Amino acid sequence: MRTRFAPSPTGFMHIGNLRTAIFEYVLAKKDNGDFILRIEDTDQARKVEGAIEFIYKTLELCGFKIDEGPLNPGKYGPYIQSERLDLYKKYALELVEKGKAYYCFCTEEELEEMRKKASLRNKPFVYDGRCSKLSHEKIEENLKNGVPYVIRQKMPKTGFTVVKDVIYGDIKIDNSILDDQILLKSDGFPTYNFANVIDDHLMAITHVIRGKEYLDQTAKYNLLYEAFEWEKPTYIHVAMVLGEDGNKLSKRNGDASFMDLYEEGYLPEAIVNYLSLLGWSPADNKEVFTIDELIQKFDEKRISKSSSQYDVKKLQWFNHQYIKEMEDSNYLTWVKRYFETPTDKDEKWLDHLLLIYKNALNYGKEINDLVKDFLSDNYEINAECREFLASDEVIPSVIKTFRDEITNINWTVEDISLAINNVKEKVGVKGKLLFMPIRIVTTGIMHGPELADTIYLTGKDNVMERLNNEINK
RNA sequence: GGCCCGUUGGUGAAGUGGUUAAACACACAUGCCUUUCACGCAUGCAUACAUGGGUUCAAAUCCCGUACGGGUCACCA
Repeated sequence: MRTRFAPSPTGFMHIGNLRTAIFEYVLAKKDNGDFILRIEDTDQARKVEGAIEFIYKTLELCGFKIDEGPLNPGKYGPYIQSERLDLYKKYALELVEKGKAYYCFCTEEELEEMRKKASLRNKPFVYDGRCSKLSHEKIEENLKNGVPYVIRQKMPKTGFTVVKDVIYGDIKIDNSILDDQILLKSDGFPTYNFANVIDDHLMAITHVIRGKEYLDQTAKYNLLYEAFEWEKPTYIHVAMVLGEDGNKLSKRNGDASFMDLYEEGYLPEAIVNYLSLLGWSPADNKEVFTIDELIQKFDEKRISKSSSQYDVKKLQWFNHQYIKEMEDSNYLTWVKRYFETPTDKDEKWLDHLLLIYKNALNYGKEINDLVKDFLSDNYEINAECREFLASDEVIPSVIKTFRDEITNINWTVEDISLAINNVKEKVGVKGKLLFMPIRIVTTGIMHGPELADTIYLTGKDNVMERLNNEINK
């Protein structure tokens, strides 16, 4: 089995594209097959510098190995369409020779006129095939004079073409709506559809996974395969992924791309895991799985017919699961990539702090929010805290006893913990009345992580000073 | 407009004629745990099978119509 991912080099990959790549990769690997990368750059205007490297990087981050592609060619190269122009021309001319395609010299203006006439009659425009009736002499003459031309395929005008699709079954398309499709443009470039068919065949692609928007057009593809008498690949059309608002994903709409998510601190394995479940579900109930497990489980027949909506919340949940499972040391190097709050604390202190938030974190950049109270110098006991401190008469003695308990201890989390316990016994309070006063006075914040860690990180000098200030007030 | 496809709760979805009085997961709510927040655990929630008709002893599951949504009709990919 051979599958391919065939993006345009735009330097942007939204999650819908990536999901298609996941399915293609996983389908091939399930069969020990090859996953091919082909760059479709027949639209030179949209080409972006460095886009090929970008695509490699994205797929690599996702854990996909490209078996053949522009940077690691196999025997079916080249893998960039703009380098295959002679091939397309050769095959287009072959069809002309066989009488299955013809030169068309119609100008843009003539076509525009035909379109107008068609829309006046409220009919879809279908090219009338007038150039297919040109005499040999006329064609030769035009070619000799350098009249611009395109090559069009002769399409049947009656009957219907059946598209076989793994997900949608057999789709009947009426041939009468099929235009004599252009194979080669006047600039010598192939049309997308033509290049696709030629390449998929020449690269021995066996299974094509692509967006559902190509479903209708597949009839044209089939007619091309038939004209060449080539074997058709298996088609698997997948429904779209919609944005959070239920609309089509788009860069303009500000929808997240893979790189955006990556830079926000979403783990590629979490993204892949989540995306694989959009429009597909495994036969068992498990949702969290590695790529290898996905390869085992994957069954293209279970791909859904209807489109699905992207949901950040669920992605966050997946990401959270993966973060929790990380080794501490891996976690630290990872989270530091997203940590951008300036601080003069030493590394050990920082590691301690970051580790405290490991299983609370949904995505990398969120660490800055979680940690900001710790790193700001705005110690202040606000009104709400004051209110609590005044709520019970035992509170002052909790604070005083705690001050006394920690005055002479070793500054470790364990000993601070012990000190808190001693306060509990000596003053005879527990629960909120015990911990809240200590927390408020030492940190100025009502909520935070483990109290002993919090106090430890706040530092003995700070803590003593704050306690003393409160007591001497 | 013609043609094609789709429609299970806020979201992802299971389910393809009969113990499904429709699973599971996210989200949400509540409770427990705990030293607060979070984590974890538990429970609950949600007027979920678009709609009308038909087939059948039996329909989310099959058929037809309707509505709604999407796609597609380029010398764009």
